[in-house]
Amino acid sequence: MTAQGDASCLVAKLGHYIKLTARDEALLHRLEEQGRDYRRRACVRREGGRIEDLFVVRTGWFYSASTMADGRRQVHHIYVPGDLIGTHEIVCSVSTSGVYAASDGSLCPFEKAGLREIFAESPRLTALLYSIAGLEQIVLDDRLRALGRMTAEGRIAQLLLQLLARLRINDRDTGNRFRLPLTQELLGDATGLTGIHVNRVMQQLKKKGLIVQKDGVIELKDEDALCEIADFDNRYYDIDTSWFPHQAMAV
Amino acid sequence: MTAQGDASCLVAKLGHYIKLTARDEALLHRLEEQGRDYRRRACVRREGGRIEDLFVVRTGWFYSASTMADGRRQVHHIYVPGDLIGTHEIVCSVSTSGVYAASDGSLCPFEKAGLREIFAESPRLTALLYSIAGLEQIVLDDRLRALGRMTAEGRIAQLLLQLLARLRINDRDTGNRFRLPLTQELLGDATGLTGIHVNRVMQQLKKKGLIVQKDGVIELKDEDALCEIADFDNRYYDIDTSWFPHQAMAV
DNA sequence: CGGTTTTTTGAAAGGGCTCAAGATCCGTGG
DNA sequence: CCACGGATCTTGAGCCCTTTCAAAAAACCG
Repeated sequence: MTAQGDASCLVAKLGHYIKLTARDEALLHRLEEQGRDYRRRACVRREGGRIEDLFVVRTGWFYSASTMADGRRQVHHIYVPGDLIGTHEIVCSVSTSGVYAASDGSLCPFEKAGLREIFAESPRLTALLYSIAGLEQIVLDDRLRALGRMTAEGRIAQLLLQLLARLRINDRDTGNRFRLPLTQELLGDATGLTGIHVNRVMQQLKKKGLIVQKDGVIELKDEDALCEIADFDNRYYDIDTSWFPHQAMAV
Repeated sequence: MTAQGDASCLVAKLGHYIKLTARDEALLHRLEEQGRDYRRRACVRREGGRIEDLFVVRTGWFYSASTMADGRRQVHHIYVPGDLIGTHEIVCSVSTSGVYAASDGSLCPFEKAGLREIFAESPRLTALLYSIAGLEQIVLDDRLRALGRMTAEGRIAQLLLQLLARLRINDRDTGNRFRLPLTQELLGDATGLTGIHVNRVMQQLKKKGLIVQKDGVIELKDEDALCEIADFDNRYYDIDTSWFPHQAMAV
């Protein structure tokens, strides 16, 4: 939906931040050569399994989660089209979390070594990837703050605002509404709440007129009010490229 | 304490993971040219301020935290000697969190641009820095899981185990005890609990014989039991360097 | 259309918080 | 070296948000 047909989501996403050279695009396209389709609820990578590949999300939503001994689950990250899955996990050979499809969709797997080429050949692209990993961490920081110090309403509001902000990065035309293919149970696993309580809180938000949900599409009617509730500031969801190495540096 | 005298903490830390070339060391030493001392409770960088520098921790403990509108605080990361502060925040020009000294200590500031040189000149070092950022994210993922799905006892146990694991990275001789220069209030801000409740939980852990605290030094008497409580697995706290670019690739 | 998944609703229990106040520790100045 | 004031640690009691458990309604899928 956000990406049109064959165009590379990855190129589209990275192209938002810096002007890509033909060579950069070639490097990136190499990562997306093959696609793999998944059905909703399918397991992409098992928790604790070896990490062979990273993925670029082409279509659909995915998420990473870990399960505790007692069966409780924590969703670590929700991935939307254009996102890179597993970038931070290349550091270890065994995955700390599993990856699953939240909706039907397709991924483009590529080997860890794919990054090596980029590191070796394009310092500028390297800086960008490094920054994107940093951005992901900022998202995580926000969520940590939510789970640590915010009430259920704030956590849900934040999650919705984050998702919207991230969808807008990949598709500037995203308004205030988007398809939300996530179970309330899953939202709970992401926010540290019970699916049941997520339900009650969302009803509450609807009653206040802050959100509307219909046919799987959610609309944030009053973004400002939600930001207030979630103590949310999306100015961080952009990247400072001023310090990046310049184009022609490589080779 | 962990680093002896003039030796570079940074070189010591990175040297754990890969064999550094003379050139790599030179690049790194350039980052640590100047030092700056801080007293306990001092503010290193204000929340919302411009991000000019990153830091290498030479001595002492530091932490990053953000404050919400109502005054509640969340500690995002605790830094020990050898750590890099702010690596993930280079992505934006304004900081999302403030940095403070948890004990007396000293930092070596360096400009964002310092990374550019590394990216341009040493793909291998680049891969390592990228991996360390990833490792930090794994630490965060664990904490997210703790705040989302674990009881107070588990959160505290996890924090202690994490700290120990990270101290061991920089100093392999660290046994089961370390100086813990953190207020219970601060531990609370890190785990999403009240200082008061942290107090009660730690007493509980002491009563169970899992930890002992004396003169600011904490000892984990039964690491296995703590791991059980915190669902902790430190096998992730190491780095897979197998995919790194090889030494001589640069220039 | 039947089974499974997801959403709703209600009532009761619990973990952690708040508020308040006393005890300790510690750095600083005289 | 001692005294003082602020920071930190303790302890107690009542309250509140969220969870649990159970079960019904609704939506979805093949």
